[in-house]
Amino acid sequence: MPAGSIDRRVARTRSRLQQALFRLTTENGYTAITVEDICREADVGRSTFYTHYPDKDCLRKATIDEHIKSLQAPGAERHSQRNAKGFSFSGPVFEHAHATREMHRALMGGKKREMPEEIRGWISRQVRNELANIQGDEGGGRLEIATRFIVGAFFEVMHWWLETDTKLSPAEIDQIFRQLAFNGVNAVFAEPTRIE
Amino acid sequence: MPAGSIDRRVARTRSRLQQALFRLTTENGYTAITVEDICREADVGRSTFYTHYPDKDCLRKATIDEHIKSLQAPGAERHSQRNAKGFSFSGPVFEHAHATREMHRALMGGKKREMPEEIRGWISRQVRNELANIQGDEGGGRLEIATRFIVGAFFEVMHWWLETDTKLSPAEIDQIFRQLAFNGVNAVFAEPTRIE
DNA sequence: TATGATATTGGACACTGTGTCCAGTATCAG
DNA sequence: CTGATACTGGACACAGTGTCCAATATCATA
Repeated sequence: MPAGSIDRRVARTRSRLQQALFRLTTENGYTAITVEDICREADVGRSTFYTHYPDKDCLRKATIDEHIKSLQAPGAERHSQRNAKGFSFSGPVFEHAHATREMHRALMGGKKREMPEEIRGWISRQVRNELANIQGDEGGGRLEIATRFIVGAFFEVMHWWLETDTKLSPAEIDQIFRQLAFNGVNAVFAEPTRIE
Repeated sequence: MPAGSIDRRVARTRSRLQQALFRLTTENGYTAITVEDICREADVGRSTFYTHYPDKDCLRKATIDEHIKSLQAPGAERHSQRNAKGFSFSGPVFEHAHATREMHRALMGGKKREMPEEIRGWISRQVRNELANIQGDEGGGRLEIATRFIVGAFFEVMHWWLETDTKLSPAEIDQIFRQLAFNGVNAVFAEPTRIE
């Protein structure tokens, strides 16, 4: 057996488990799911589960990591949008979330926000890079604070957009988000009040 | 027995359970705690727990509700700050969080954000009201989106501020937050790029 | 202080889910 | 075909939940 390749049976089992996880997460949210549920849905023996993943969280982490990696493969076109006004990350992510709406609705968690740390970290890195680009890196905690600010706002807006049956297109919600992020609520609403 | 009053024993038991919950949450985070842990820490029989609360979540909800209510009692001074620039909610909340830092660190959840829905809802109402005030209520989903945007940003900045051993005072972090919220990252960093 | 009402207690119970282990069986690659 | 590897179901010990009950401690008040 070639060292790098994977036994068909292994690939089949893991794929089944990961897809079962997605289906179930969509229905009841992540925390409510049990390992037994996943195995039943995947039609895989429970003892088999534990030969692949030590627990439920590891299955989720592995699943998400693979998913993110598959997104990064055609990495070129993300840079090509760099000089669009504002962030380059938000548009593609809104688009991607829209395309696989059910899966992301599941990822965000229904009422309860269960956004896994892998995704939050990935987005955070994007934001930090882009913010560092548009400023002169003045040191201080400003960059970190702004990053947190934007990431928190982004996930919350995304969550609302996925939960609500809104007519807003990915491009529209992205435009609103970027306007809020760059120009603040004063630019969106009336009577600007400068804060210094 | 007068209908409205509460038996000393009941008050004592509930108080013990609530304080035990806070102590334990500070240590390991909310989800890791078991009902048994709480009872051991509170020195209360486990069966007694269930005569007061149906489960762990209800204890948390009740505890938080009472805490919020006690904050709203001297409600006047919150309105008095209304005409400060920007939000009136953020400053007091930063101050309060700073005063009872440990407790809020616990509430936010260590790495894992476990912010209970009661608090999020309470803050959301504040933000929605204040945003509705500074704009002409132009209908559309704009108000809701902006509310989500601000609430998400606020919790994330608060989380960072509580987790990190930063020297920033409540007033300082509040000032930065409000500037980001009202004027956007462009106002904080260099080379403003208008987004329309 | 005596007393009836009510709260608390520990222990037992059934239940669900976890994670480990193993021997038997099915499937793989060469 | 065959040796290697993966899958399987079932058993196990364990931890935590939520319910119930009879015995005991504490309460409010007459």
